Amino acid sequence: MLSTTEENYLKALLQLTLEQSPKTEAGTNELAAHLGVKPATANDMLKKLKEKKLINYEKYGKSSLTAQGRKLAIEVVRKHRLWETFLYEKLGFTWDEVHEVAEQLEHIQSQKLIDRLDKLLNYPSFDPHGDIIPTATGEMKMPVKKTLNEEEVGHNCKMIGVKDNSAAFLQYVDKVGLSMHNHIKVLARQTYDELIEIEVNGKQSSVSPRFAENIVIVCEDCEKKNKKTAKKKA
Amino acid sequence: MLSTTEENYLKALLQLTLEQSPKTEAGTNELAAHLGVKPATANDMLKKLKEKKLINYEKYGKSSLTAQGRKLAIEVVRKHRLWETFLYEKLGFTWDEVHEVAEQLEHIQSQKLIDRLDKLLNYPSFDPHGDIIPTATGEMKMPVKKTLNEEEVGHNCKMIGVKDNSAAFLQYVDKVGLSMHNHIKVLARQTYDELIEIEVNGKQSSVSPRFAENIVIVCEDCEKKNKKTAKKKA
DNA sequence: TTATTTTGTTAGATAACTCTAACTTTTATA
DNA sequence: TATAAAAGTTAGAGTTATCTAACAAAATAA
Ligand SMILES: [Mn+2]
Ligand SMILES: [Mn+2]
Ligand SMILES: [Mn+2]
Ligand SMILES: [Mn+2]
Repeated sequence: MLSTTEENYLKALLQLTLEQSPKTEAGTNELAAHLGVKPATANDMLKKLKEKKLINYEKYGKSSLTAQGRKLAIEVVRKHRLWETFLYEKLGFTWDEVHEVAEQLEHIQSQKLIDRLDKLLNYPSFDPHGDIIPTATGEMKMPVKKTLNEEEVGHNCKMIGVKDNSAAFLQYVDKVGLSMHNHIKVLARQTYDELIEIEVNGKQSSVSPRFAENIVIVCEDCEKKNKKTAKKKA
Repeated sequence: MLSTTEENYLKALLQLTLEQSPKTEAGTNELAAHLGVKPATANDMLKKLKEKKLINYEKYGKSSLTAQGRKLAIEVVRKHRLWETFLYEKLGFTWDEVHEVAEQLEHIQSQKLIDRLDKLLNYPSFDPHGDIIPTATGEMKMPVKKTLNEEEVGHNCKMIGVKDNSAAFLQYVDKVGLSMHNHIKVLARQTYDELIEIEVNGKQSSVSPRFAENIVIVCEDCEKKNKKTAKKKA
């Protein structure tokens, strides 16, 4: 049985090594910063997790999850996102409130609790932030996403997530008038100040690149093209 | 903010000093046994909790909760019992499965979570074991106790103690198949010989008035009525 | 009331997790 | 390439919660 602390280290390592494409490992300082501890502390834990065969770690090297460590990390992520969904769907929490409480709930030890929660929520695929909820069997296939900042001018896309999960950012998203699954059209990109003009629910607004790169979208025009290509192949 | 361990000590002290009528304090060994730790360990914690003004403790004396300690202990009990109710009502756990998981969930720190859980469950008064759930304002009015002999026919009650502490009587209670916290339904009272027919754990039996007046119970039906009356008043 | 048992306390040790400060290795820069 | 900066490690210490073993006080029994 892993301690809450050990679980948090595994989860952190998964999150730091998952999406960032080529990198499948993370440094000691990077990990320490992500967890809000000092490098010395993280270093001790890395040695301990290597001992338990949950991570690959060599002195002065980067660290990565072993198959077993990855499995455990994904379970924690699954629990976190199921709890977030529960708080949002069943208890009326707002999407900026769920993360903090889920950080505690994700460490409750009870397989039955998670199975039943999954059932109660009707086996959801996405959490309130649009992030994929790993399945009971540990599958966690990543959809092809990009950020609003990367979207082509003229294209239509759908917001499916956020990269920044901080309450401050989420509240700002609300203020801008964006919500999960909103359809967004990229109208223009100003050469002068890089501001991106978008249209959402018939209303126009401008957002900064900083903001846009934290909005995860799926391009609907690209999806259509992909579908057509797939059809031609078949 | 209290640690999980500190919360557990306060809860233990509340439970040991609540129902046992005249006694409002508990000894170090008693507390240690209840928590499954050694007396030396409990002793350290008692000194720490006294320092925090959460308990009354003097060297070689018994310990009791201060007003502040009691308030915190009741909050933990409230959370425990709301979680038990949630697991039972919403996730289909059986009543013997809920306690273990609630022991973990009771330490989650989020006022909003508890408020919303209470609402989701429609402000329940009792947990799956028939125990009273303290209100949001910390009220936990102890149920009015009476003896099994005084219980009305048709009512459901719970055994919470005995008046006769003799070995003979206690062994007889065992033989009849009654234990502390058993739920008892009073089926009938024979006019011919005054024997009281009861149902416990699905089994029927008859007990004498002499026996019944030594079994302390709380009437669960009366408790429910009281709650409803209180709600109407408010 | 003395002796025995029960109850409670203290000292000293351990394990998990954290820190600061000093040191080493690796990487980047001039 | 030599040096500076960044990244990583180690030693030593503090906190919390736990234990064992020895001791002290209080309660009970003889
Ligand atoms: Mn989250
Ligand atoms: Mn999320
Ligand atoms: Mn319980
Ligand atoms: Mn209960």
